Amino acid sequence: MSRADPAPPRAVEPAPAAAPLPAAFYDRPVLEVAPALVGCVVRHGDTAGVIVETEAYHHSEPACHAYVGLTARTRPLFGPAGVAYVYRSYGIHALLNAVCEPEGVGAAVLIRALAPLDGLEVMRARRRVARDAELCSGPGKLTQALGVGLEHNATSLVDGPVRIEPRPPAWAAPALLTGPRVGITKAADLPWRFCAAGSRHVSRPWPPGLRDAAA
DNA sequence: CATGGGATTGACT
DNA sequence: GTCAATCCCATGC
Repeated sequence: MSRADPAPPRAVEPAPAAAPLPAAFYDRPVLEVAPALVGCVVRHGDTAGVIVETEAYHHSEPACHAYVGLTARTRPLFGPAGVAYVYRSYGIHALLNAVCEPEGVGAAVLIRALAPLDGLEVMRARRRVARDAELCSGPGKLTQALGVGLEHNATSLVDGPVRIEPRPPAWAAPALLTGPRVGITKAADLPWRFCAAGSRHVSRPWPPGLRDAAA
């Protein structure tokens, strides 16, 4: 083509994928990693979203799958940090976790909700919901929207197909709310859930009294 | 080998 | 507010 030709139209602007978080980010206490992941970006293919809700799990408490010890199922949880732990919930949904802490410690952060960032049209095609706020507002919803499945279990979040990137500038210091984890019966009192204050994309609203910190 | 529960969601009353 | 769908796997006989 000649120089006078207009640039060919691009179907999709290339995703400005940042360098992913290093494994060392995850290799520390899970209660530090869980709030630190809020505002970071989960990316898979053309789709990406900003994490607005997380929960911490640790093998010392019975709500964690690793509580039962090292089994074929829980092996990734006890492995090195920076790896995905994806499992099926209620026979239907795939839930995405980021394995934390040194090898031998069974700990992970459950990614519970995202604010959609890139690939909105792909997400809408996968989710078929009325409003964009429902695309990723739950742990099973976001994996469906991003195309994350059980095949991603035990893959690297640093150089695998599903990656997590540092907080973009707009999310440099998100206001956080803390509360009890959702949907569990054991160790339900631990306040190990972390949300971006005021986000419309969280999986469940906060009880009255915690809303005043909303940004 | 049979059983039961689960870090959920969507449809329905 | 209630409830079914659906499957992996830990546990127990």
